[in-house]
Amino acid sequence: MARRAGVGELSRTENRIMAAAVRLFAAKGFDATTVQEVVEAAEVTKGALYHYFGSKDDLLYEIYRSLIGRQMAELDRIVALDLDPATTVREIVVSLVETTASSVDEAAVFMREMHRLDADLMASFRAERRRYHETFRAVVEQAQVSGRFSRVVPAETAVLIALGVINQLPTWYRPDGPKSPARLGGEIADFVLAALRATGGRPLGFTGEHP
Amino acid sequence: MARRAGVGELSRTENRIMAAAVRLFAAKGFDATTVQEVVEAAEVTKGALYHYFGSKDDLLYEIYRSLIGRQMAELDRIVALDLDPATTVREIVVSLVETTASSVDEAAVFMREMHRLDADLMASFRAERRRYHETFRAVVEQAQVSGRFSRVVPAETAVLIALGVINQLPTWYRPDGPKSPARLGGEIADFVLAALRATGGRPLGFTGEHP
DNA sequence: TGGAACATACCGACTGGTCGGTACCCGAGG
DNA sequence: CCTCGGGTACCGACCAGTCGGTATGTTCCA
Repeated sequence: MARRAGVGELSRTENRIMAAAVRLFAAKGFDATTVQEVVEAAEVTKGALYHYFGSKDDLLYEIYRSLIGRQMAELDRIVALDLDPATTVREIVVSLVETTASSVDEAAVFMREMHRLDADLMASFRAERRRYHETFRAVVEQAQVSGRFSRVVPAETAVLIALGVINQLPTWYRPDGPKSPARLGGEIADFVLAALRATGGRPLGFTGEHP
Repeated sequence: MARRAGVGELSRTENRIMAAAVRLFAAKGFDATTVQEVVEAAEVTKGALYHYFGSKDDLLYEIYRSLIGRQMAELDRIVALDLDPATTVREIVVSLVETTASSVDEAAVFMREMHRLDADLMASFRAERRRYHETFRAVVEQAQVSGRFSRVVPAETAVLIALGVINQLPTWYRPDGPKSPARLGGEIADFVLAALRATGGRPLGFTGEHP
């Protein structure tokens, strides 16, 4: 592990390795990708890879760190703007869709291989995700309390739904598809907000108590 | 591959193997699970496993087949009832959540390891999923055309959202959690239907065109 | 007695990681 | 100016271990 002290640039070689690794992991899965394939795709040698990364797993950690770091930064930025709830929700959704879309491979790898993290790392990543989740939920919940959002559904569920689609996005999103990420994010936000503003009454098709 | 001609019962041994495989694959991932571990967990020998299954991949295929088979059967059953759109959507969502919840391990494995399927199998599974997706979308779209559902969001997107949460479910659903599957399904259906019945106007927080 | 249902020993291919080297850069001393 | 020294960035042949799969029994029921 030769992590530079300064948080600045990664070396050219380091970047090539990461990029190749992400591409291959996304295409074939982590275990099915050999270190040899990574070094060949990156056009470096095994020695170079192990000079920069402590292990194959280390590559995964770095991928996760960079993705999660970007997402959390975006969330903090948006919340700091202190906009009204609806706009905040919209901003969060759109921003998350855009980050995810611009890093589909990273997101896909993350989604599929997260469970490989060892206990410590896993705990720290869970904490981050939890913070994201809670922050998001707080926005919805406060708006429900103040009466600006309906309570058709618990804030918890609304957040689970919003984040659910987005996590799933790497499985069907194609960069060359007809809809831009911003457009997609907009539509998802529309949907979520439409559900959240629905007035209190019985939802359509409601046929009884939830058992 | 010793698949019996009749579609009837699987032998006791076969079931033990499948059950053990699902459990281990869900817990540790497919590649990280060795055949040896599977046979030990199932309390059979390697010979027995390879007597019934052609390869390790075969285990995966069987897991997928059984899960997808059940889901498609449910969908067909519901559509055949020919209920009104809202009830149909509710039924689909609830049924899918229940199937998924009662087979969390299978669903988790499927979600994570689907990409391992070879081209042929992959194509056939994609076709099934597509059929599911299209059937669902048709229900929503027809209701939009007849004016019973709003058009805040394209039917396509609504379906993507509904199925997205459910596919994501294995990552956070815990059988011992506070909410029953039926309850969860109900809430998700409420949410989706709330969004779908929203009247046409500008959704809350809408600030301009989607770029 | 034939064959289905297992059991067991073993193979060969492959993989992550290592380790002894090398090439080059940079500051210091002469 | 040269050159020495040592540190960083890389190279690539090699190893020890592992894993999916198979070959060859053995058991037992019809």
